[in-house]
This record gives sequence, C-alpha cells and structure tokens, in this order.
Amino acid sequence: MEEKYQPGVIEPKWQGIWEAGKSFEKEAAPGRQKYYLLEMFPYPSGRLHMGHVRNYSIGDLVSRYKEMSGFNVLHPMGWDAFGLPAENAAIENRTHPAKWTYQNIENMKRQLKRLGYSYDWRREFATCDPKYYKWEQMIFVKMLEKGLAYKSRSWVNWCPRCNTVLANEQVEGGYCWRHPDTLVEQKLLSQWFFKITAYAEELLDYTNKLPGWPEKVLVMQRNWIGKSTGALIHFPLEKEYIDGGTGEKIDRIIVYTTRQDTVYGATFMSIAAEHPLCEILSKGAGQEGKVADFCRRVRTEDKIKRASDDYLKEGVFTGAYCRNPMTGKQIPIYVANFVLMDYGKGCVMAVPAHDQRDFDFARVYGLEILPVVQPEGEPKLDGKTMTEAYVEEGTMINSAEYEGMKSGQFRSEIAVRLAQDGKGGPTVNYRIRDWLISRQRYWGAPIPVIYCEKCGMVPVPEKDLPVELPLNVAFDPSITGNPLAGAEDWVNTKCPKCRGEAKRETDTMDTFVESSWYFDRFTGVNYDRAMFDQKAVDYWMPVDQYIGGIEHAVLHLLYARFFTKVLRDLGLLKVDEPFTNLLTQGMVIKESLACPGHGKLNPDQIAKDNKCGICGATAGERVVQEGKPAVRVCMGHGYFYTEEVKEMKCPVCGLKIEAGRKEKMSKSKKNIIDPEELIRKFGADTVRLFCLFAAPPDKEIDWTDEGVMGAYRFLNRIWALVYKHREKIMEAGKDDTFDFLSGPEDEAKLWRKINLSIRDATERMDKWIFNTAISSMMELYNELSSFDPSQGDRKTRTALMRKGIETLLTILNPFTPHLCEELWREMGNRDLLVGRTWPKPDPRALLVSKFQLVIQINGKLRARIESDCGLSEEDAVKLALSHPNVKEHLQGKQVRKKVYVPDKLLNLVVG
RNA sequence: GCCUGGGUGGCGGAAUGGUAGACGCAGGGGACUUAAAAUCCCCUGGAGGUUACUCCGUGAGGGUUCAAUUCCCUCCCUGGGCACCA
Repeated sequence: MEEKYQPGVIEPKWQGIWEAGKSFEKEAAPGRQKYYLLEMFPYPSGRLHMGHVRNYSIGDLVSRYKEMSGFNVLHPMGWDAFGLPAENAAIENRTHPAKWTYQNIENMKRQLKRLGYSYDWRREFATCDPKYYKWEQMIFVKMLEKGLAYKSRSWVNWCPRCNTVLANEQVEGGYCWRHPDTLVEQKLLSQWFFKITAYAEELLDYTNKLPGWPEKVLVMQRNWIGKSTGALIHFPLEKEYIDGGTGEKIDRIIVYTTRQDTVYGATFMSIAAEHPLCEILSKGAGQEGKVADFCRRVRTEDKIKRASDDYLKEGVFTGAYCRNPMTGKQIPIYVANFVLMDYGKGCVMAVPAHDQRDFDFARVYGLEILPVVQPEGEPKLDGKTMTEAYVEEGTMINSAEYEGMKSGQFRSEIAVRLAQDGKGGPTVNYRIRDWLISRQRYWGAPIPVIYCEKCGMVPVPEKDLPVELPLNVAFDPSITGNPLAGAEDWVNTKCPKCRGEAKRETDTMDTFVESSWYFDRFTGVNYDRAMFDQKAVDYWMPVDQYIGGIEHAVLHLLYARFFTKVLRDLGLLKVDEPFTNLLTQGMVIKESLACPGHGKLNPDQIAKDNKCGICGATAGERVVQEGKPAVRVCMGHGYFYTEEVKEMKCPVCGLKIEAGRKEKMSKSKKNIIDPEELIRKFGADTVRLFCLFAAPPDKEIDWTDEGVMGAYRFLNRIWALVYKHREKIMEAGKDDTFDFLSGPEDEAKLWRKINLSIRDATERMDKWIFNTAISSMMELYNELSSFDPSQGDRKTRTALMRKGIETLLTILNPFTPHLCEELWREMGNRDLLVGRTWPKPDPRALLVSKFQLVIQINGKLRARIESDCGLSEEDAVKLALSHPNVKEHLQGKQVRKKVYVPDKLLNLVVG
C-alpha cells in the first residue's frame, strides 16, 4: 500500500474495474423493486461546469445508496443535443453543427467518466440522432391527427438574436431567455403549436397529487396555468360589421370577466391593440387613422415598458359603440394599451367604479363612473366623488331587480341568467397559452409536414420517417434566417399523396420537445423497433427521483408533464405523471473580485482617449444621484480570477479589490471554478465530497477554496488511518465472535459510536440531508483515530478497529467510491463495495444505560448529572437537590412545580 | 403589488418544543522540523471571574408554554418567482 493518497492513480483504476465488471449495467427485473434515478441531461456545451458536477454528484450518491439499499437502480445519461449554440458555432467556424456537437459530447463524456459516476452508458443517446427524433416526428404526426398539433397565424415573440420565435414562457421580462440583453419583438407569423391548453385542467389537478415535488415549483406551475372562474358576456354591437379577412359577420363583442356581478356598471369597452376588431370597428368611422397609429405604437413599445408600474393608461376611441346587455345603454369602444391580447378574449368590459385600471382610464377620458357594488356601512358611493375604484365585495346598487343582493350571490345568479338569455354564461379561463414549437432554425428536429399545391398540407407518412436534416448545408456568417430554407434539394420533394411537386416544412421543433420524453427512451437499450421497449418502459417509468435546476420549474417540467399525458392518451405509456419526486438543487455561487476604480474624476483627471488620468482605466459616466446629471467616474479594471489577485490588490493598478456579491458562477464575472482543474489537483472524490458537504442539496453552495481543502484533508486522514492499522488488521484475520459491549469502557463506547453512525447516516440519507450524513462519518473517523488497538486485549481491539474502518468505508462509499474501494481492497477484501449492502446497526449497541440528566430551574440550565436510564421522578428530584449548584439556586425558594421528561431532563419551577 | 423561501459564531452550516452553535473552514497556542509545508495535540459566540460559575446571545418587538432558534401575532431586512390576468 502506498503511504500517500494518490487520487490521480487510484480513481482511473477503479473506473476501469467498474466498467470491465459492468457494475452499472442494469436490466428490467419484474419482481425486484425498481428505482429510476434521473438527473437532467446536459446540453453538450463542451465543458462541464460546477453546476453539472453538483447535480450529478447528488444523483450518483443517491443512485449508489439506493443500489446498496437493495433497489434495482436505473441511472442513465445522455445529451440534449439540438439547439442554438451549435448552429452559432457552426456559423462562426464554418463547421457543421453535428461535428461541433459530437466533439463536445466526446469531451464531456470523458469528464463525466473521470468523475466516476455510475451511469449505464449503454443507454446513452444524443437527441440529434435521427434514430431518436424519428419517434418524435411520429408523435408529431399522431398529434396532428388528433388536433393536438396545429398551425396558426398569430402574433409571436421574435428574438432578433436567435432569429427565431419564442414561446411565452421563454420570454423573461421582455427579454429572450437565452439573451438577457436582447429585447423580444412582436411579429405576425404562421406557426406550429402544441395544444397544451387541452390538458390545462389535468396539469393543474395533478399539482395537488405530486407530494414529492417542492411546493415552490407546484405553486409556480399553478400560477402559470392561471385558472380562474368567471363568465363570458356578449355585448351587442350597434351595427353589424364584416371581417375583411374571413368575411364573417360580427354583431357582438364577447368578453371574459371574473366580476360579472359588476356588469350593470360597465360603461365602456376596452380592446387590445393587437385585436383584429381594432381595424374592423374603426373602418369608416373617422377614427381609422388614429386607431391604426395607436395600435402600431403600442405594439412596438417594448414589453418591459408596457409591463412597468408607471405605464400611463392610454387609449383611443374606435368610433364604434355597443350596448350593455343588461341596461341596454350605449357604450363606447376604446382601444386601450393595458389590455392584453392573449388573456381572456382580448376585450374587457370596463367597470371603472370597481376596477382600478378602468377607473384611471375613465378619469383620463372623462367616461362615466357608475358604482354598482356598495360597501357595507359606508357612505353611498358616488362616481363623481370616488377617488379610487372599490374592488371588494358588497351589496348591489344601480342593478335593476338585483338591488340589495350580496355581490357574491349575484355573481353566480347573473352567470346563470346570462346563459338562459343566450348572452353568455359561466366559464373557466386559463392564463396558459398553447405551446409554440416552431423554430426557424436548422439544428432541430424537422417538422414532418409537406406542402403540396394540390393536396395542401400533408403529414409525412410513418414509413418515410425520419425526415432527416440535410447535411449539405452551408454555414457561414452571411446567412440570415433559417439555413434549412436554403437547402433546395431537401426542401423540394414529392407529395406523399399525389406524387406531385411539393415543398417540405422548414421549421424545426423547439428543443424542449426532445427533453419532454428522453427519460422514457432511456428505459430501453438501443431499442429500434418502436418508440419504446414496452416492457422496459412499463417497468421503469415513472422516474422515482428527478434532480435538476430550479430554472426549469415551469418550462421543461411542465412540457414534460404535458407530453407524458399525450403519450399516455396515445396508448404508449401507462403513467399519468413522469416524475414522482423532484429535487431542485441549489446553485453554486462564489464571490466575484473586481477593481473598484478611482470613483469620481475631475475634468483635469481625465486623460485623452477617455481614460482615467490616474490608472488608465476607462472613464465612464454614472448617475450618482437621481435627477442630477451623470458624473465622470473611473470604471476600474473589471473582474479578476482569484489566482490573478495577490493580497487583494488590483493586478493592474494596485487598488484594494472589492469583493463583490456572492452570485452564480459565470465567465463574465470571472468567478468560475473549472471542475477538471480541481479533479487534477484533488481528485474526483474530493470534488464530489465537497459538493455534498458544503450545504443541504436544495440550498446554494458558497464556494470556498478552503472548504475544498477540508474535504481533501478528511480523505487523506482516512487513508492515513488505514495505512497505520492495515497490517495488524490483516495479521489478525477476520473473526466476528467478539462481544465489544461487555469489554472495557472505551471499546464499548467505540462500538456504540460505530452503530450510532450507521443509524444517523441512514436516517440522514433518507431525509436527503447529505451534509449532516457526512458529519456523522467525520465523527466516526474522529473516534476511530483516537482509539488505540495496541493497548489491552489486542485481538479484540484490532477486530473492533477493523469493524470501525470497514463500516466507515461502506457508508462513505456512495460519496467517495474510488477511495473506499481502494482501501477496502487494501484491507484484504476481495469483493467490491459497489455490490455490498448498506449496513444495519446492531440494536443492542444503540441501547444506552446511562444518560446526562439535565436539571433546569425555571427553564434555565443549572446542572447535568450522569444517571442511570429509567430513573424515577422521585429519584431524579433527590439527585437534583443534592447538587451544590442546584442547592444554591433553590436557597430560600419553594419548588412549586416539577416537570420530568424521563431519560432527559428535570425542570424545577420555583417562586 | 402578489406568491414564495430565508435571517443562528469571523465563515459554510447543526439542532423543528427539552443541554444553542454538531461537523467543517478560518483564527490562536503548542509538538515535530535546520527551516517551511504537510501532519498531530489543545483552545476558540460575547462579557465578567483564579476556579466553581454567572450574565448576555438564534433579525426586532410582543404572545403561548414549566421550557421557544423551533409554535402564534406585528414589523424590519434579504434571496427567488410572477406581475395591468379583466
């Protein structure tokens, strides 16, 4: 055995042994309890980052622990391989996206293997493989047949950087989710959608049936689905209009409202600027120009501004009127900037007395404010004197025969009456929109549809699938738009129906489609006769534990749930939900280091070409005080990597470095840690151990280099412990006949500690608090290292030492498997830890006969007395009263009450 | 504004009604060494005291309880998400 711990030598060795022994290759085994453990598969960017390492280290720990606990564990890995970065890299380097992608996969796979994760690599695939996306295209065709995939012309979010459309949920605060600095624009385009709204109710319903998910994620999904109950109300138009586009007759405006009880107070109508009615209603009413200008202006205003609190409520009269269906009164129709096209019907009945936005709008344009809900016990509301809308419940006024009814009751009654009168009726509304899946990009799964001049849109027949991406596509920086559209050989094809000239759909699918079913596909091993190996998918699904980042709380996790239900309804899956338990692991954060600059600069301190006269850094402008003009400041020298900074001084100008906020690791902040470099220095086991020890899995990890050193030192100490004792242990041989409990006190104590550690570690593993599970192992190490087997009965004590070390290696194995396997073997064992079962504590060793009796007086700790278990209250009191410190505190006082918790504490209440 | 987590030593974090600060890091002292690194041992919430021990202390204030970091109420700070949702 080497005296020094050398992870660089032993780790690759054990990785080879596991691979050769097929340690992680698993099969479906009906009758054996399965455990499907899945980590979110990575986008093959080329290099692992610490976030990956944390995610996969948690996954590997659980996988190995569950395996040792007797489960048949499925633990696969693959690649979310379609997507924009490959295409951007292709354009930059003039290489094909496939080449770039597969090179990245190769490197990341090497990195994953170097970390010793227990993946069944036979199941690996990349989603850009036609053998994978073939089945996705098949499902698309089936969804098309069922009306779950459809094409629609609509306003879409357009990212000018991606050069493609985005789904609503991919727009974050008006910016592209991929390009936080790029504003999303609105375009009217014909696009493909998946009808996720058809499953809105079930998706919502099941948020109450997923007890293994963090409540936070369920809440986000419920909010995203956004169910509300209300009514549709028809407002007849004063005259009939014709839709220039469709030729349809329009005689009414239908609105959705949750406050149908306020319908008598609807004094005008507001419609969204994107609404087709804007053009139709304003035509020939003398308002056409104004309305068109207004709509154009609102549409081009950025979403950030439209959503901001102080966005001024503006509108323009369309020139048209409709009638309040209850009062028959004529009411004007406005286009209003605050009305959203994609919520409800895109039209709002405006009740200024009871909605703040309508109230503000009415005040600006001098519209009537008519209160219809009177608050209890308040002076009568008057539209002329109200200062804000009254939005609470109350009693109906100005509402014909409903006068005096409670608003809540009227709300249900009016909904029923509207239905009876054919003027609308009760309804349920959802905020969620259908999933826009069209992408005008090359590197994605082609949508399997052909357009024929004679037959129209024809789905590609199943026998012709997959529709493979053409390889002879040129990538160079001059290309704008979708490179696929330029692949003429590919675009021009024959119609599957009439064999005539036809063209292929050039849109590809959103990459979230691939990640919506990859976990189902993992259940089969290179299965190519169908989408799934049915027996395998029925055995393994659902995923028992899914682990990934919180950033996918809505997007990926909602789509995957939807897709699972679609596949179920197509008869391909038997499960309702894909993921039984979900863990959203915390980010890895680290403080950034930046040069603060010299602050405010006087004009004479600014050198030419706009540099700081003191240090030469860029001189910029900054608004120091709101409302005052910007001042010139030295911007400093930006961010630095930790190793560039010596003694907290800027390496360029020597200013004292400012330690920034602890935040998510990013290249731009230069606060990243390269996992590969760490592995080179400390080994995979140390990196894994630190990731699991630094914080509970769902919380952030605050990265410190010292913390990593601590983990490394712990492993070195274990190595040294085994090195010190192994020869004596091997000489003594295996002999399990000792009864350590009846031996000397220090032997019994260590034996108890060994068993306590098993108990604690097991409990903590099952509760997912891995940091404290590691603590219990460190405590066990501490006890072992202070135990000297060369004193007293050497044979017994050496056997005890062996028990202790072997227990430690066994329970530490899922955390640092290389080190544990190596030391296990060095102690003379021939089997592998990877196949061993998780130990159970000896119940006899957990029994305690002595305890520390805690004595409190008025709840304050006054003494601790070592006592025998099972002490009666009477004896406890006697014992307490004999303690000098207790006596002192009781002097001249009377014990009024005694609280005794057996084997724990005695509290004496005195007065 | 709404919905959510969270606030404990110098730091990461333990303890979910019963001994606050496990475990690790950092720091201090000592051993080994020509020296340093590494390693090992001891100390380490604050204040007082020679010791025994005492007082204070889990964001702030109140409450429930024999007993509160833990339960309840009010407030402050902070991370995350959503936001004109009719």
